[in-house]
Amino acid sequence: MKKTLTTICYHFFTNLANPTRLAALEQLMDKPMSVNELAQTLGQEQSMISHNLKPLLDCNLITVENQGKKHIYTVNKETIAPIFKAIENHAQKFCPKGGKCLTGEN
Amino acid sequence: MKKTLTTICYHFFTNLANPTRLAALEQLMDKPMSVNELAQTLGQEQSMISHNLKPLLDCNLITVENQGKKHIYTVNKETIAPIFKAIENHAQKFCPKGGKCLTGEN
DNA sequence: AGTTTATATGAATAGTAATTCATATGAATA
DNA sequence: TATTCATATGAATTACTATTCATATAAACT
Repeated sequence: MKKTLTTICYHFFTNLANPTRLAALEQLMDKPMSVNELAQTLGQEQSMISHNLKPLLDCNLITVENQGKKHIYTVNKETIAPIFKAIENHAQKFCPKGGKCLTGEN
Repeated sequence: MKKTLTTICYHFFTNLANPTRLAALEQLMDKPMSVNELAQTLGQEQSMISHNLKPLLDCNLITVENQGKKHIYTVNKETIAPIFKAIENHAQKFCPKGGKCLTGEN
């Protein structure tokens, strides 16, 4: 199995293939937020948000700036925006009726 | 949890977050191939390739044309190419040293 | 019709990742 | 420095997904 593009993309996609992380990213597209702010907005536990932000941070899909106790997370729009856009385009053009592509049902 | 972009993207990324499927897509970027051709090229079992092509097909990331017994699979470059490109750009710009982003090591 | 070739499917197992809960760290403030 | 607030970490459980192996379908050819 080739080690180049596939290897790069695998961890990248694995990172993004998680509803909590995607929801977090989606919120952060609106504005930078702290962990608790995200937790409240998404209705999830603080520890869960924290756990899930880590891989996003490791892969530089988000950045963090510590303001005292609060850690403010910012999405890397330069990377995330075009990818989300590409998927929206795909969904519109190739999966207009949704179906398996959106629901995963088989 | 929001149901719009997150839902669309979740199944999309889940689909792509698999080394076998990524390797298959990468091969298909070169040229359309049959299942056995892919299996041989990737050194994997036919049934494994077949299993993994299904979700890609369901999500229209590939298309198939049946030529008699052979089923020739073609990648949807319009969708896949820009996404791979975006990830390459990200890796170059934000993860120049690879590290956690590429290896997944923690 | 029987045989070969190509692909798909089902079901069980194995392998990975997500979530939870308890606790630790660390910064600010009284 | 004791306390509170904000976040991170560890470890166990749960849940999910991939892979394998056996078998089914389906087309072409004898």
